[in-house]
Amino acid sequence: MTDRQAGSTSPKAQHIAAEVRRRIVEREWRQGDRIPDEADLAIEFDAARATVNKALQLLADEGLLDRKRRAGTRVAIDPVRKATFTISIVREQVEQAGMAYSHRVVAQRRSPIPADVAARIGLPEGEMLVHMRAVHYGDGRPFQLEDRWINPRAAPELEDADFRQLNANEWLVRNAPYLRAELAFSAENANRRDARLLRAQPGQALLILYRTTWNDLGPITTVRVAFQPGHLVRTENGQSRSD
Amino acid sequence: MTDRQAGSTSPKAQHIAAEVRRRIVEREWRQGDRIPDEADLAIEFDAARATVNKALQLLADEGLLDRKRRAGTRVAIDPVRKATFTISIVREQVEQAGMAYSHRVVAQRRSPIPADVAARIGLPEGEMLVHMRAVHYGDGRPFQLEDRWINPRAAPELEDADFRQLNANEWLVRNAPYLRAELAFSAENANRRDARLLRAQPGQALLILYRTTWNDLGPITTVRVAFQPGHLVRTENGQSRSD
DNA sequence: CAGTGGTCTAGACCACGAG
DNA sequence: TCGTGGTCTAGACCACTGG
Repeated sequence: MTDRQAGSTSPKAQHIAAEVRRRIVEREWRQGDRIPDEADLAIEFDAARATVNKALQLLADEGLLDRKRRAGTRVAIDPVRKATFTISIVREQVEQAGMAYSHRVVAQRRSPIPADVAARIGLPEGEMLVHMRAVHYGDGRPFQLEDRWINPRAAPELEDADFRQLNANEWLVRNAPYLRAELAFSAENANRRDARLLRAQPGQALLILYRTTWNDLGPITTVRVAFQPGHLVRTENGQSRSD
Repeated sequence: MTDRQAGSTSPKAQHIAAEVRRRIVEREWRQGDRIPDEADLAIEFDAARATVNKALQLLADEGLLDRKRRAGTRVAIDPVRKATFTISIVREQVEQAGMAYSHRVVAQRRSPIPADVAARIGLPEGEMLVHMRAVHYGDGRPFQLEDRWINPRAAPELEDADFRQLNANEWLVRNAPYLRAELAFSAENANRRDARLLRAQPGQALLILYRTTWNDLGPITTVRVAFQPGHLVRTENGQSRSD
């Protein structure tokens, strides 16, 4: 008795989530409707309540369900869905596209930060940080341009690193784990320097990514990444992958 | 050692996750290191293994840990972190910015799809879909411009809707839940129409978002959203929990 | 006040894959 | 082969909040 396990690899929670998702998408359960509580669903699916809970939390994280104690679980009125994209290492992006990676450091020196960078990173204007610019290439063609400020106080081992040799992106990822990150996408017309380094035309629209990271010592780094003209940053969501 | 236990409303899994995160960020456990297995951590934190499992899965989802059966759990070598942003309703974005929302439908008609749209949505070129363009305003100033194609076959109740009255964005969100979505960010120089409708200059860099959604009947809608010049799309990730 | 979700536990079996 | 994570279960207590 109680050997439910259908022998096959059946993540029961996934199954329940998929079924609930189906009922929502096929409008069996409509926006705003209250759905059966965990105990009832546990009976229907012959599962423990914890398993049902896991499934429903998954859907709530996706934004499909609204759950409240006492009030029960309802199909979200405005399914505010979340999209995720992964921040990977530039080199990997390039190599995954089947191109040969290379990079070149254009400048590296200590320098006082200007006002706009100060605002982004949350340090006073004029603070001395390490400033560097680098271009990343795929098959010799410019792929992206990074303009980065690094805070040595939050990355103590920084002194040892020579970014003319090493990829700053990679060094930071490997040596300065962060607790919090902020990202923002924008579009800017290429200025003269962008255009020169990316071999683009001044004025061309560039996708810009600003990223700032913090650990418990403060801000680690802030970077403006300019992608080559026409570059797409893709994200995917909907079906959650984890399991 | 085991005097954690606040006795209050302290989600134990969160506490464990935070502590493991701390050890990683402070480089007590370094990239590539194997960390104690779930059973050991359960003892250390005086918790059930399921609770430890939950905490570690959370960190693995964040990209901070790599977990493999038999091989154990290691601190990720390349912490491929994930960033999330929420897809909310335009009206809500505008209103949250403290502006008065309005919108205007510029065009709506059935029309055969051109090649680029066909590619995005995965339907044959020339297929007849509903095409519409609308501008969304905040305090009377253009906020974003949408150019949308809707597939009536995947949104059966579409016939009833008149998007000249109703906000298509909102109608779709409420009436056509999707199973899968694809998003992509790009930058484009404003063309004449973009410029006119957004009251911008031709050639100005615009942040563009392409979004396509599917349900079990096929593609529902694909849209190109052009944001007003200078618009930022922000995302946040990293630590999001308590403290 | 009481129903509902939030969370934890102790135990169990299983699947995967490194050694 | 067998240690490790993946998942489930049955039961329990608690926190929140709607009625």
